This record gives sequence, structure tokens and C-alpha cells, in this order.
Amino acid sequence: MPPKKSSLVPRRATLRDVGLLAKVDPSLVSRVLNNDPNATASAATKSRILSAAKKLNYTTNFSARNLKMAKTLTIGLLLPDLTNPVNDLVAHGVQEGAAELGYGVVIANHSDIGGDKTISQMLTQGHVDGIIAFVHSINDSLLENLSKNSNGRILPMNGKIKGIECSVSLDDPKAAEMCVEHLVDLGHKKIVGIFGSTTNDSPRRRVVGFKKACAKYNIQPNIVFTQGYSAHDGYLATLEAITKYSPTAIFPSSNSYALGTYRALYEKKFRIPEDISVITLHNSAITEFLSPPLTSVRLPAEEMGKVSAEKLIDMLNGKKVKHFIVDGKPSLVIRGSTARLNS
Amino acid sequence: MPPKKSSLVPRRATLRDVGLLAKVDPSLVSRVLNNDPNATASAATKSRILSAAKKLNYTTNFSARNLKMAKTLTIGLLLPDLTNPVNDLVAHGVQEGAAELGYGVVIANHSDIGGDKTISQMLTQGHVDGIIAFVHSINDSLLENLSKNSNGRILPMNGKIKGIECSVSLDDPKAAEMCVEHLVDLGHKKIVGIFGSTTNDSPRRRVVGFKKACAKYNIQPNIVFTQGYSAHDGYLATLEAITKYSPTAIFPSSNSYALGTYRALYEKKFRIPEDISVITLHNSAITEFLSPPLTSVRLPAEEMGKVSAEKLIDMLNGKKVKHFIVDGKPSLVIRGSTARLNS
DNA sequence: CTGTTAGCGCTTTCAC
DNA sequence: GTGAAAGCGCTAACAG
Repeated sequence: MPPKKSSLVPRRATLRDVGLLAKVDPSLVSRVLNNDPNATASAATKSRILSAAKKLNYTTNFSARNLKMAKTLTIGLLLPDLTNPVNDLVAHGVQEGAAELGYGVVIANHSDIGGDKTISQMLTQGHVDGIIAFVHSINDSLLENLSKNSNGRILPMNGKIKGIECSVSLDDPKAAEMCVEHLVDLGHKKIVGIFGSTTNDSPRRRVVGFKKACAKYNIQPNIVFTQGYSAHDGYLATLEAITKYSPTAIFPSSNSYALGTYRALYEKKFRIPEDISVITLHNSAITEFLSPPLTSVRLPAEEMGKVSAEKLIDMLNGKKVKHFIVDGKPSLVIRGSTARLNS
Repeated sequence: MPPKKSSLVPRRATLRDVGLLAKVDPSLVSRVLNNDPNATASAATKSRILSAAKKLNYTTNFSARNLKMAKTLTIGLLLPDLTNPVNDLVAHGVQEGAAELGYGVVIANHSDIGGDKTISQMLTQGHVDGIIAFVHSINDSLLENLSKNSNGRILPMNGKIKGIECSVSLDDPKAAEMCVEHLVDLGHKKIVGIFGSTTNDSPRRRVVGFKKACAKYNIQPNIVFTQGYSAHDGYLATLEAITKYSPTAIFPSSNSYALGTYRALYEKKFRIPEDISVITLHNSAITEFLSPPLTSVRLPAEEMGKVSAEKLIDMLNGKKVKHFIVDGKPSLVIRGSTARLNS
């Protein structure tokens, strides 16, 4: 009895197995299965190969292929958290863009146990060819170093990162302007904006738009800054906003902040929109379902994901990519949280 | 001049490069870097190797290692969508459980463009060793087949899947019971529950708990079923619930449904909790920030993630895993959406 | 049209 | 304590 590698699990079929069954060389199997344009197998051979592969349930061993080709055809999407409803849109876009170019996508999240380790490993250990990183903070030395050490296989999304010369963002300034304009149209003059730390790119740009619009309409650009990005941060900021400025309208600059704003206003017994109007940035699953439904300025988040995938893959193919703003104008979605000021 | 493989990108250092620099064989480098207990390199050699590796910025090429070892030390987490706030908890748990056992985690989502393709590829092409699948539907032939063809490397989570003999779930029946009990304690008798399709395991078990509690307290087990899992589905179901049953309390059995319930109640001018009490299952980021804050029964979602990771890795190591309910009792988190019935 | 050959980077048994 | 050798499964250049 010949020595046999006994095993309970049937070993996965390899090209060699398929070749044996189809009575051809493994290399020919490879060419046929991959539709190699240089290979012209006879119709008969081809169908023998195909049916053998099917019979054996053959699937490519990507570890082997990746080793050979030195690429994985997979990109990583690094998200700060999974709760933000905008992430879902972004992820969709990334997946769509990647799929069209033959790439797969895996998602990891920043904030997690070993998240940092996970993400850098994805890249340095060859699980993915490149990474789209939803920007958390403009000072991200991990990503900066990773970018340097990986010959620029990192694409910051939704903002810039210091030391990385490419990014894909949205027209945040314009969107913030539009929020103010809508409020002004309704007669509001006492508006306060709630923004994240301006050491981060996207909040910084939102502030720019906010101030610009305030200047244009000659109203006071009241701002409450907060460090974090959670609903709780928005809650605290709103409390500060109402005691400090007695506004008739509040502009929490993210969905999460808006959640906190609703909570604070509810607690303090302000009615929306009768007593205070509220408007936010980004139209997502949640804006529609708050009570009252939240007026927002829609930004092309899904498009940003898609463009990012395309740009990253361009980069992997050696093209130079610079900072880029996704076009596709922001649009106002009026719902129940904003109303004309009764004066 | 010797022929030189010119390239703009500096090739990543390999074990051979490190060996060359440290003047040792690559195999020794491998043993040292991996802390192989069978290898005893002299202190001097070891430090030469370590510093050479550091100098060359060596990182393991996982494609090569995976090919050699026939495993990836990575598991996949398949999520139906990214919007559900419970997912974030689950993902955390999975990551934690996996990390403790030396595994990494990648996330993919079901519902996406090519999502099915992505997920099966992750497994069949050797990107991950196994998959934790958040159950979408009890009839999931894709996963069922994948499980069969992969020798059982799929672990359904949050419910069972027909044809797969293992799973990790929560104590949904108990949690549903507790929701009813809380309502009954407050004097409510006209309660209606909103549930997803009972062809799916987790809704089915929630219904069981709901009916059991209703029977116990001798109240009518009014139920509105809905097919989908979105806030919009919850919205429609709530509309139906109020016209059909004129309830004093509603029990939307998921966070998403609850969002829809709030919306419907707002539209129809019912005040929460003055006119109608609302309670839901799962305590998440969002329950706390609705207006009013939503009373819920907390379920150990994060724990479920962690246990799932551990169980899946057990399976990969050849252990048999059966259907399992995460213990850790559900607990009532009383907030502002439930109130004593004024009769 | 098809086969031969070599080698991607790694781990592991077996020598010395 | 260290090196030599083999081979995981794949692709690609070259032969025939």
C-alpha cells in the first residue's frame, strides 16, 4: 500500500488534478480557465478541461496565484466605525467601483481591538494591494508611515492626511453653505453650527463654507466645536449652543451630531421645528426616520466610494493621483425639521 | 553590467534578503522571526537577524506563508448591511475573539454588488479560513452549498440556516418575553408586536417568546408581520398596527423597525409615551438618542460576536460545534419611551 | 495547439 | 546551532 496522506477533508482540487483528469498539462488548464488570449486550445480540449474543472469543483488557490503574480486584486476599505449610516453608502460605492475593475473589497475598522495592526497587516502582509482609508484625523502617523513604506498604496477618503499627496473628498464647503442658505431663506439669523475639530480636514472645510455663507448674508457665524464624532458629542455641543447663543436654528454638521441635537432639544423641551430648526449634512437612512424627519443636504457619498476605488486602482497601476473633489452637486432635501421663523 | 530587473518600486524584502544581510540561511531567519520553539539560534545570531530584518523593513509575505501552510489565519464576517447599529457591536466582538486566538477579521456585506461572489470567493479562493455569517434568511442556499463544499467552514450567527448544523444565537425568546413583561408591569394590555418573517429563525424565536408572555399574562398576542428588515417596513407595520388594534403599546422587535414606529407615530400625532409606549430589542447607539430615548432589552450582541469567533476557530481546528445560545441574560434598559398606562 | 521548465517566498524535515 | 533541499499551487516564457 502506497503511503497516503490520510485526511478527513478532501483536499481542494488543484490545476494538476484537473489536468490529470482532462489528460492535459496543468499549464494549459491555467490558460484555459483564465481565458488567456495567447492560448488557443482546441474546442474539444477546452471542453474537456472545463468539465473536469467543474467535476472536481476546482477553484483558484489565491495564495498561490497571488504569490506568483505579486498582487491580490483585492483592496481594503478602512472605516472608523460601522455605526455611521453614511458608511454603508460609501462601502456600496467602493464595492461597485472595485467590482467593475475586477477587484474585491474587504472592510476593516480603525477603532477596533488590534484595528491598527489589522489594517497595516492587510497591506504589508499582502492581503490587499492597496487601502482606501476613511479619514479619521488629518494627523494619522500610522497611515502616513504606511503610505511611505508601501510606496503610496493608501488613498485617504473624505479628507486629506498630512504627508499623503492624494485624497478623494466631497464638496463639503458648498454643502455647508447650502445649509446656511436654506436657513436664511426661512428667515433665520441666529444660527449656530456644530463642528468637529478643525485639525481634521473635512470639518475644517465645512467650517469654511459655513463662515462664507454667514458672511454673505451678514449674520453672526456662531460655532461650537467638539472633539469627538459621536452623538454624545453632538448632544453636549447642542446644550452649549442653546445656552450660549439662544439660536433659532442649529446646524449639526454630521448625522451623529444631529442625533445628539435632537436629544438635547427634546430634553430641554424645544420643539423641532416650531422652536428651533435643525439641518444637517448627508442624507442617509436615518435622516428620513427621525421625528421630525431631518432636513439635510445630500452629498454623493456612494459616488465618493466609487471614485475612490477607481482612483486607488489607478494608483496601483502606476498612475499619479492628486487631491480630488467628487463632483456631483450637493442637493437640499427638505423634510420636517426646518421651518420659517415666526417673528 | 549584469542584467538587472529595473523597477521603480523597491521590491519588498524577503527572508532571503534578510539572510543575506545577516549571513545566515533564510530558513534560520524564518525560525527566529517566528519564535520557532525547535530552533535555538545563538544570541548573537538572533540579534543579527533581528536587526537585519528591521533594517530591511521585512514583513511576512502572507501569500507565500498561506500557500505553504494552507491556511490564512483570517476569518470573514459576512454582514447583511452596515447600517444596523447592532452590527458594530457584533463586529467588535468578533474582532476581539479572533484577535485573542491570533486571527484577523475581514468584513464583507451580503447585499452588495457582487456580494455573493465576494463572500464565496473569500472562502473558496483561500482568502479566509472560515466565515461567520449573520443570518439573513433561514433559506440561504448559497451559504448552505458553501458550507457543504467547504467541509463546514461556515458558522451562522444570530439564527440557524437550513442544512447547516451549527450556529450561535442569542436568547431572543427570553428577551421578547421581557419586553412584554415590562409593558404588562406598566398596566398595558393592548400590545402589538412587529416581527420579521418567521421563515427566518430569529424573528420566529422572538415570536415564540412574545406569545408565551402574552399567554402567561392572559393578553391578546397581536402581531403584525412584515417581510423586510428596514425602518420603512417597521413604519408600514406600525401604521397597520395602530389602525387594526388601537394598541396602548407597540413592540417593534428590532432597532430598525423601532425607527419606523417612531416615524409612524409622529406622523399620526401619537405622543410617546403619553399615548403609546414603545419598547424594542437590542440596546444600541441609536436607542439612547431617539426622542424620547427608547426603552429596550439589551442583548449581549458583542458577546455573540466573540463567541462566534471562538466557535468558528474551534471548527477550523476540527472540533464539532452545534447550535449554541449565548448565555448572558437579557436586561431591561428603561428609558423614556415606556410609561404607565393611565386608565 | 500543447508541454516543459522555472520560480514566486515561505516553512519544515533532515542532515551535519 | 545552522544549512540544504523540497515543495505548497500557480503562471509565463519558451519549445516543440
